[in-house]
Amino acid sequence: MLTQRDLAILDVLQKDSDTSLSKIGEKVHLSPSACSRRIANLRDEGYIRRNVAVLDRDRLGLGTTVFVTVSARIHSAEWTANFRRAVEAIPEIVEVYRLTGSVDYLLKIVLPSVNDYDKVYNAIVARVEMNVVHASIVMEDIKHAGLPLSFVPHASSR
Amino acid sequence: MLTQRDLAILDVLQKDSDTSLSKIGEKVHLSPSACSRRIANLRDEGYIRRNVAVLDRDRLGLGTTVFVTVSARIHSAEWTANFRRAVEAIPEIVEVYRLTGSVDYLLKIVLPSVNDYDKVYNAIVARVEMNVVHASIVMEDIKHAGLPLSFVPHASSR
DNA sequence: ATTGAAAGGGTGTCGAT
DNA sequence: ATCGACACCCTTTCAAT
Repeated sequence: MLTQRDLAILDVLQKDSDTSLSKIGEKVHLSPSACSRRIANLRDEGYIRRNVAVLDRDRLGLGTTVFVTVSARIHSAEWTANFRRAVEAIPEIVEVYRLTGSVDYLLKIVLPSVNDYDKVYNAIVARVEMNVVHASIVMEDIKHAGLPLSFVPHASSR
Repeated sequence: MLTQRDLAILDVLQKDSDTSLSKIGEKVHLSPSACSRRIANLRDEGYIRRNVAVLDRDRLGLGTTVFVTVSARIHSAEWTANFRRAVEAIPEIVEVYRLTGSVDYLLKIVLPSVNDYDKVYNAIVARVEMNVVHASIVMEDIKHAGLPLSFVPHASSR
């Protein structure tokens, strides 16, 4: 079971994994060495998967995001496998979710500009038969937060 | 201007920011110290924003994701400000995008289970008048990749 | 079982060549 | 770009609670 302290540590790390153990220790009222062990445990127990760099999309000229919802024409294991291979092979498609309801999949696509959407569109429809239900461009990134750890059940304290 | 090497370094770091300088050096054929300076530059120039820990949602009991599209009832600066405050205040709403089309927003909501959606729904409609156009639950996370750095323009080499 | 203090080792950083 | 020295931080050990 996780303690409040563990959650506090996770919250610090999901915002900035470069935070030194001494600074984490100050925040959660623990010595650096104790923090080190806790973090190692959190890793071993699978709470922390890995650390990654957050890159600046605009700076890299990848400031355009498009969300696309698609539905399958046919529902078969073969179609699904084909679809997965297709989205996996196209790097501009950065996220794919299978959804409930009539819309089957949601795709998040990252591009230099809206003009490049056509290429991705053609690339995917060439590979797999599907209906693009809707596509809309992101005008503004309003919120981007970490996981709501305040809602994770935890041991009473200590 | 970025070099191919810089992009290769960024690609390593966006997948695993714990990669040691010596390993990065092997991959991009550079000495560790040279990598260190390049990374420092990439930071200073704003390409790397920060490093964060990727947490395991299922392990934390936050395995449920819901995507919700909403539209504004009224279109005013006041409504928008109010909407922003509302989504900012609700931690389960982890991502918010303003989209093209009618004044549409896409919300990504992270929850312990689908039963908790109601609370978030009530919390937000209590704060701001809006139409929830559609809500669908994520059945499966099919792809989750980093930015497509292969499409970033770069200096020819060196 | 978990903690804090101190020691040891590794790694990143900076300067010089 | 490499080499070397320094500094910092993380990790481990150990005693204590």
